[in-house]
Amino acid sequence: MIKCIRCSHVHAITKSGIVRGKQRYYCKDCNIHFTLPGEAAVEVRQQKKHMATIVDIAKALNISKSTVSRALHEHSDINPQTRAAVLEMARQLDYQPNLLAKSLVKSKSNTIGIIVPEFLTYFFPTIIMGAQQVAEQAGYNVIICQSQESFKTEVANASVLLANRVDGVLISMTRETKNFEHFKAFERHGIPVVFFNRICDEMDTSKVLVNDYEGALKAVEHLIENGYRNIAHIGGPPALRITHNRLKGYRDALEKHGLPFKKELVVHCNLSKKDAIHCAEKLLNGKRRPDAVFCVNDPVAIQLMLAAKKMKIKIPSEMGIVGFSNDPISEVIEPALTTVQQPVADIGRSAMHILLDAIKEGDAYSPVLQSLETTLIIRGSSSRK
Amino acid sequence: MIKCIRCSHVHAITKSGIVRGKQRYYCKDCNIHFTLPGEAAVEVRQQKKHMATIVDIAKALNISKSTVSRALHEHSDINPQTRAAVLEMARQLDYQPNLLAKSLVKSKSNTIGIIVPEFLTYFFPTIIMGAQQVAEQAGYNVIICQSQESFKTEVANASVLLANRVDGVLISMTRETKNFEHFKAFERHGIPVVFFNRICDEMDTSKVLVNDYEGALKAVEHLIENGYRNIAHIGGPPALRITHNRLKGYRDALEKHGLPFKKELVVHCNLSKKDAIHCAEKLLNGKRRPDAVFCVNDPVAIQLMLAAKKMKIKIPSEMGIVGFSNDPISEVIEPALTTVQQPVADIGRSAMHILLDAIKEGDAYSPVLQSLETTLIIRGSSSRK
DNA sequence: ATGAAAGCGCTAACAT
DNA sequence: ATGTTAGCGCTTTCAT
Repeated sequence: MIKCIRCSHVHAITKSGIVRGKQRYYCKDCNIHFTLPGEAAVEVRQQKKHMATIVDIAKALNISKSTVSRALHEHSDINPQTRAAVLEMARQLDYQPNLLAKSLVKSKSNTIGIIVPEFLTYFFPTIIMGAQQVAEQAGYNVIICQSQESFKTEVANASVLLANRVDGVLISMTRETKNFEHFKAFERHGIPVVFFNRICDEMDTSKVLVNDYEGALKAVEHLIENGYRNIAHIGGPPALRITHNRLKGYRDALEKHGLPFKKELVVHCNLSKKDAIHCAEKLLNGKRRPDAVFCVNDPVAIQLMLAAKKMKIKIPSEMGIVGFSNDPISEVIEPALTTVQQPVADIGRSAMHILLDAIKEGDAYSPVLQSLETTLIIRGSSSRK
Repeated sequence: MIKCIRCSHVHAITKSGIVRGKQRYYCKDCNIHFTLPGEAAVEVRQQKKHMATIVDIAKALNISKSTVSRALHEHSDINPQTRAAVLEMARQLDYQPNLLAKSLVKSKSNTIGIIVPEFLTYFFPTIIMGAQQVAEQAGYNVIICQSQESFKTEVANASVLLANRVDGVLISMTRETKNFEHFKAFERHGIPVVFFNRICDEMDTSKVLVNDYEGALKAVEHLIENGYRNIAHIGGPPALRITHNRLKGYRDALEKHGLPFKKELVVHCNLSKKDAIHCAEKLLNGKRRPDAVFCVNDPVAIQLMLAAKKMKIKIPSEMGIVGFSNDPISEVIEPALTTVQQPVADIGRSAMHILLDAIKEGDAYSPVLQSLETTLIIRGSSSRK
């Protein structure tokens, strides 16, 4: 039974709510509220069982919590016996360090935030996997946020990461991001940021991307070499730099080979499946149907291929198609899709390495721009030689 | 120049390390170490710029931090003018609440952990997406861990989540998990756990899965109805319950239609691409080649189909194939793959709903077992009628 | 080798 | 309506 802490009686005690997970009591006699002192106390319906803390260990062993802390951290100034005893008691009490508290003290959360527009196609998951590998090795956790291609969500994501005091952030922007205040907030607070794939030109931070221009150039030249002359391009959203670079590669390849650039052969796709289908149909139903298409990425190329097949257009004889990224589907579809391969997992690994460096070096750090190379993988969808 | 806080001299001062992000100084005259008081003080190379706290706001406004806290939380007892002033000052100082501190006080991190074996195929990312949607709406963050099908990594994941004091955990186990101590630790600490897809029978917690048995049964019956008689099965790793249930569906379908169950027609695949290819070849090269195969999932079915194609086996006339999950590839491959569709995103949503309920209800909560229904999607790979 | 005490940023009971 | 105070669990100086 509960005794009043003042009058020590057990009658006249009622429960009066829960405070910090502990049952609060009220003594009608003394007219006071109180919670029970001492260890976690109450067995009352409380959602969290008490988790052992270093204080619990200290009490159990009759030593100070500093000593416990030292024992737990292989500090040099610690008696091996004390250390052993602490470790044993920690085990007995099922002690789990509270990283929240540690982070608070150290002003360092050992957590990295990642913001990606989506992770349903294989591209971003693979990058994240690469990044996570590297982070894990360095003892960092990762919080993954999806902006779902929505600017508003992206802003919210950034604020969550900031509030959780991540030590650094990896970002690939949405297709609609034009304002960068939410990213600059990281900078203002000294939290390093590395952009990848969908980078932000306005910010003076490290960036990792692939040589989109070169990849596009190679892809389109390959089409030209295979005798295609009326080559169209399904590009990405205008706001993204990859869109720009790949478009430029496309244009330059045409020019280099003396082919005219025709505006009506370029359409822009927002990268959703729906819009990809729409763009594909637009191109295929146009008055002068192209004999080849270079697509901004594989998912788009695949929708195009499906649409073309539905219209009984023969690939590659009547139409050549090249994609970008080497999505697993591109090997499986028939004919297999020619594509520009990017070192996807490396993008993630590379970005994380750069970020960890930035964290380590602090202000001494100066931004890096890393560009990874692409390889053209030639498959059935484009080779008619 | 830095003045000694005791003698006020500027000579004889040297730097002596950095303490909590602040430069520490040493005065040789006074023989003392000190850091500069006042706001973040030092402009020294420190990685983190000082982030404004409620105390900074309070000082700037000459009010107490409680008042600031209240103003920031739309507490009722607050003068609208004070509130406005606080909000404005927060904006000016670029204040960002420190959720670590808040979590520490509230013993609640508003974070949910998710452990999945991988997220490269579309299955787990889609589940995570569904789960995240629900979590976000409820104001929860999500930390995603990949165990990479490694027991050791899974144990480490669990410990990270525990240390970060997540409020609840969603788990799909690795194929090699047989010891569940790391999961039980969550229970011991009152952190609710919900398993999905790859569930743990030994634990008395909520579970979400699809009706694997029913799905498998329908799939195999469909093959039988299409005249296939020598039906093989590529199953999953023996440790998983989905393997069991789908195998049972396969057996029962055979039995129901008076077909013999032949042990040599069942092979178990660990679900890696490599092993899938290996299993496919084993089956196709066996002395008595089956005329149909029911596969434990689509990625495996797809490898089988590719292998069969390579051997010029005609699908579906010479061999029928059915998969499980409706991976996006299954629509695209030719012939398109017949598959048992699961409501993938719903699994995630459902699991998260259950978890949030468990968190809310605390000890009052009792485990739920939710089973979602499947649909057979009939495509070219199995229909020869 | 150990302990005492301050403080990380915040919330909330209690007093005013 | 606002201030005071204690405390969440931990690290780290300083003193012993």
